Amino acid sequence: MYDEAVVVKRRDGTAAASTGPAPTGSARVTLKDIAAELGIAASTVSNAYNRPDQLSDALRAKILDTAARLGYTGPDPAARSLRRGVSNVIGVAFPGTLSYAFTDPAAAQFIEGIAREAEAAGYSLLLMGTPDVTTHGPFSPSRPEGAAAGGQAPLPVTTANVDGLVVHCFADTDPLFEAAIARRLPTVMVDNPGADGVPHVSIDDEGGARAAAEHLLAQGHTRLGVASMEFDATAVGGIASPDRQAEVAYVSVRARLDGYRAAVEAAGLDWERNVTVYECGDNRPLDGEEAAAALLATDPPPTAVLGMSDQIAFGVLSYLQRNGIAVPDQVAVVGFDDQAAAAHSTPPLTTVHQPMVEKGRQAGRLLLAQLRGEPPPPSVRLPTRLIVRQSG
Amino acid sequence: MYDEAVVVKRRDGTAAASTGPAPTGSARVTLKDIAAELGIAASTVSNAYNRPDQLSDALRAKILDTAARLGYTGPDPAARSLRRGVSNVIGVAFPGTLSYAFTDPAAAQFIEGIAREAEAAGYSLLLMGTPDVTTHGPFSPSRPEGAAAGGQAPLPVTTANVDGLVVHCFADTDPLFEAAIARRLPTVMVDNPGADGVPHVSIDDEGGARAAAEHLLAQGHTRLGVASMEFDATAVGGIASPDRQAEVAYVSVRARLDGYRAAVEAAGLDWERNVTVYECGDNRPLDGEEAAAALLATDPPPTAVLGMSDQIAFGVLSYLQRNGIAVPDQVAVVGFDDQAAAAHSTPPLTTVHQPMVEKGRQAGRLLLAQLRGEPPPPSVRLPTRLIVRQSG
DNA sequence: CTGAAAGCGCTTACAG
DNA sequence: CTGAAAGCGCTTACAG
Repeated sequence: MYDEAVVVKRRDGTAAASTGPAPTGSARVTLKDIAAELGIAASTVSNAYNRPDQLSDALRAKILDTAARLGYTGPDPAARSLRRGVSNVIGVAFPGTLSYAFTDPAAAQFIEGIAREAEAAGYSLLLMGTPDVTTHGPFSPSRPEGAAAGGQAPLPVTTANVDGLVVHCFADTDPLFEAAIARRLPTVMVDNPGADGVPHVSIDDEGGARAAAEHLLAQGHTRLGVASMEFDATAVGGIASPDRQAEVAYVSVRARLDGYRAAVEAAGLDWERNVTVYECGDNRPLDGEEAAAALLATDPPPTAVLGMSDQIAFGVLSYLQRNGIAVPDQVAVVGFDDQAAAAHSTPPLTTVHQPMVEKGRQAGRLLLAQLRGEPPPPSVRLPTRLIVRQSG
Repeated sequence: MYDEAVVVKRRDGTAAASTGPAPTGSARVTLKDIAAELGIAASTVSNAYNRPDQLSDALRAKILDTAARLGYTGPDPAARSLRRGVSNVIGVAFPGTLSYAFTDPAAAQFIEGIAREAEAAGYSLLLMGTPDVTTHGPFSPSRPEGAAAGGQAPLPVTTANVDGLVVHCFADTDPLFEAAIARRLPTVMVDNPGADGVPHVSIDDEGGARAAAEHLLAQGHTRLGVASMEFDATAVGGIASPDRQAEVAYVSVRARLDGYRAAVEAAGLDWERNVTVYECGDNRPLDGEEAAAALLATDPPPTAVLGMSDQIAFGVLSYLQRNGIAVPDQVAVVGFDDQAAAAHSTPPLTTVHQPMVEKGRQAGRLLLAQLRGEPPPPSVRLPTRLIVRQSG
C-alpha cells in the first residue's frame, strides 16, 4: 500500500522516471544548472537563497532571474533537510486511522493547541495515523518495514522525516507507542503515562470522573450506570463484567473508571452492586444510545448515567428523549470533555471540562523545549473541573 | 522566527551540533556503521530494511540485531527522501495561521476527507499555515526567503518537503496562491478557481446562497440583512457600502453575495434598497452578534438575516435571543455550512448544507491522480442544498 | 564578495 | 545472495 506511491517519482532513468512530479515534464533544474548557466559557483547560488547578505544585490538579482527563467523553484527540501539535519516539521501521531482521529471533535482543538506553539517556532505539523497494523500483528523495532510476510507497510511514524514527535496514544501496548519510542527522537506522549525520559501531558481524569460521580451521588442517586469508552482495541459494545473491567488497557479510561469507583465507595456504596458498566464499541453518539438502552434494561435500572465522553452522553440524551424519559428528573446524565456543543444540547449537558487546546499547547511546549536542546522538561498534568448545567 | 529552529541540529562540529536531536547525546549511527561492524556492504544493510527478499533470513536477523545493539533506528528519512525523490507526504496549506484554520469547525471535516484518501494511498498530511506574511508585504517567487530586509521567513508552503499540495485559499491574490503555483508541484486548489492546469474543488456557493434567499423571500420578507464573511484580509467589521461590496476578493464570498442578489432581483426587489450588508471582521459567533446589532439598528430594520456561515448565524441567534426577539417570528435567520451543531441550536438552524468531508475527499482524489502520474483531472464542483429547520 | 571541496545518509542498477 | 560505485541536491566552513 505504501509502496505504490513511491513508484511515481523514481529517478533512475526508468521509463517511470520521466513521469515525475513536475507537471511540465521537463528535467529537473538544480542549483548547479543555475550556477553553470551563470558561470559561478553553486555555493553562490545557494547563498542567494539562504544568505542574501553574502552577495551583491546585483548578482543576487541575476541569479534569481536566471532561476525564474530556467524554472528553478528553489532549493530542494529533501536535500536541504538531509544537509541541515533538520526538517522543521513536528510529527503528530494518532492511534487508528488518521480520518478516525477527526471523528472526535476534541481532536481539532488539540491540534489547534499544538499548531499555535509549533507555528510560532517555525514548525509545520505532520499528521500521521496508525493504519491497520493490528491486522498484521504488533509492530516491533526488530521487525521493521517489510519484515512481515507479504511486505507489511511501515508505520508512518517510523519513517516520517520529522524533528520531533507528539504521540497521542491510549495504551502503552499500542504499536504506536513502541514505534515512537524506538525512533529516539525528542518526543512527548499524550494521554499515556509515557516512558523513561519521555515527558507526557495528561489531564486529571480520575479527579474529573470522581467529581462527576460525587455530583450525582450527592443528589441521592444510588443506582448508577456508566457508559464507558472502549477498554482496548477489541471493544465490541456490551455490559462489562468485573473480569472485563480488570482488562482496561487505555490509561484514561482506567483512570476515569477509578475516579467513578472512588466516589462510589466513598459514599459507602458497593461498586459491583450499585454500578453497571457498559463498554461502548466506539466513541460516537450512536454508541451512547446503545449504552443507554442496555443500561436501562437492567433490573433495577440506574437513575443516573455517567457518560465517559460528551459524544457518548449525547447519545444517552438522545435515547432518553426518544423514549420519553425526562432528564434529569427520571434519569440524570453527566458527560466528560465539555466540547462546545455540550452547552447547547437539550438539556444542556452537565459535564467534566478538560482543556483540549491547552493540552495541545503544553504538548507543543514540552516538545519545543527539547527541540531547543534543553533537557526533557517535567511532565504536565492539567486540571479538570465539573461544569454543572441541566442534565444532572 | 523560522531560523531559530534550524540551529538546533547543526552538524558541523560546532558546539551547537552536539546538542543534537538524539536525546542520548551519542553520535549518529548510520547504515555504514552497521555495515562496518558486520564487515558487509552498506547496500546489504539497506536491503535488510527495504528488500528483505534480497538476503538470507539469518543475515537479515544479524543485521537487525546489530542495528538494535548499536542504536540504529532505521534509514534516515531525509536521505531516503532525497535519494528516492519522494516524501510520501501531501501538503495541506491554509490561509492565515494554522491555528486559525481550526477555529472553523468545518476545517476538521475537510481534513478528515483528505486524510481518508491520502492514508489509503500511503501518504501522511503536512499541515501548513501562512504566518503573518502580509505584514511584510506580498510574497513573490522572484523574492524568496530572506529576500526582504531583516530576513523574512519563507512561507512553509515554499520550503516543505511534499509530493503534492492541497491549497485552501480564498482569493487568488492570497500570497499562498502564488507561492503554491510557483512550486510547480502536483496541486489542487480549494475554494478558489485555481490557475491554468491546476484542478480545483469548489461548491455551488451561488446556488446555495440563492436557495437560502429564495426561501426567505417566499415567506414574504422584503427587508433582508446579510451578515457576510470577510471580503478580504483587511476586513474590520461594519456595514458595507456598495463601493466596498464591489471590492470582494474572496471567491466564495463573492459567489454567495451574487446568489443572494440573484434571488432578490428575481423577486422584483432592489438590492440596494431592500438589502443591507454587514461585513464581519472575522468568522466567529461574536462577529455574528455584532452584525445582528448593526443590522437591526438600521431603519427600517430587516425582518430576516442571511448569515453567510453557521458560525455567524449562531451569533445572530444569540443576539436575538438575548434581546428577546423571537426567531423566526420577528426575525428569521438562515445560515450556511450546516455544521453538526446547526441541528441542535435554539431554534435549530435553517441553513445551506455543504459537504465538507466530501470536499476533502475530492481534493485528495484529484491530487492522488496527479501523483500517480495521470494528467490533471477535471475540476469538481460539489452541490449545496438548503436544509429547512426552524430558524427561518 | 566569491568559489572549490567535502559530505549529509541513503538506494539502486549492476556485476559478481 | 552479496558488494562496490555512483549520485540524489544541497549547505557550510574555509580559503581567497
